[in-house]
Amino acid sequence: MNASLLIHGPTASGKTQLAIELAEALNGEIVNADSMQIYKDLNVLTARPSEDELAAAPHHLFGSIDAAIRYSTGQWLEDARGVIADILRRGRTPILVGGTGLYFLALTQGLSDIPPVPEEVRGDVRTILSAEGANGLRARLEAVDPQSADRIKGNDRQRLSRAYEVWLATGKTLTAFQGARTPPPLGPNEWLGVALTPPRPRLYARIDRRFDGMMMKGAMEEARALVERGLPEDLPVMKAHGMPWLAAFLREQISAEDAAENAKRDTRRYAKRQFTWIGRQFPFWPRIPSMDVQDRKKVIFALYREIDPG
RNA sequence: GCCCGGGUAGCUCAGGGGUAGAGCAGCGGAUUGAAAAUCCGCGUGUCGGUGGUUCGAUUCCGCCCCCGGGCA
Repeated sequence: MNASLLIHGPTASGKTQLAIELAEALNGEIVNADSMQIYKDLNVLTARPSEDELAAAPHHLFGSIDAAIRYSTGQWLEDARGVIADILRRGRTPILVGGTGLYFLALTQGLSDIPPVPEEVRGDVRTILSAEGANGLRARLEAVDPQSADRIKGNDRQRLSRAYEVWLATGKTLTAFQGARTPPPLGPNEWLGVALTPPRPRLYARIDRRFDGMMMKGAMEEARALVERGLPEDLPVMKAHGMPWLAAFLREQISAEDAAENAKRDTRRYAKRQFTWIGRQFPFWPRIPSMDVQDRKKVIFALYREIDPG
């Protein structure tokens, strides 16, 4: 069985092209590990592979989900598990590429086995949150799952909500569920993880330039089409970098210049968080600082051959 | 060349004889089904340079440099 190759890198670090090069070199197929490129509606704004790039190697889980869906890590893990199994069955190499650290974590370490929370329960918790605020929700959680309440810091509404939802939906605490994990799709010796770590100033310059390019390639039209669907603003896809600001521009609440600046800033901050994730969650993944695609390919190919001589 | 104004954090600027502060940018961290999300934390500085006055100068004074504006 071929080892899987996992490539994590910050946004705008050139993962798409690198993955194609490696797919050719390793008889591979590319699997998306990016929480936004999974959605159909934003092609330009999420920097999804172009038609030509998609044709250059088999790609999976790109642009397959409608914007109205609330996709999740658990769903991705299930989808990725199936896709990886198919690729291996064909005797080829799964190459997982993306910037979503949590997905790689789930892939290599598994996820707790928690039943899906019904939409009504989530709605109930949203109601509690808007009526009682983060502190009210925290007090309720404190009463049923003090360990989660203690672990979740500050006004982290998202995690407070999640913990309380799980308790309401199952009668068991999130803490109890998280005591165990399902076996990960990839076993300890079945994969190689590498992290792209380009110099930050160069990456930031690329982020800024790339956004300008997105605007020229029709990002605004994509955003307009999405806004015109009138979807709830708290859908994941509505939080894609740039999307909230382009929407604000379309509602004439902000200038085009400010929208672009804010979008770039959000993306830079995200890249910073990705570096933190790589540094802390994946300390043993080899770092690839080069920005040159051929250098990267050579280094990663050699590393891969060490664990899977082919 | 002369006359004003200004040189303080990456940027825009405030302050003022006891080694300095605000916004933005930035940096560090957390991360178990929203993760491009969500949250926690941090001023990062030859106060243009150099002499002088002073117990003490970024602050006052002299000279020099630089940037605006004005007059020539």
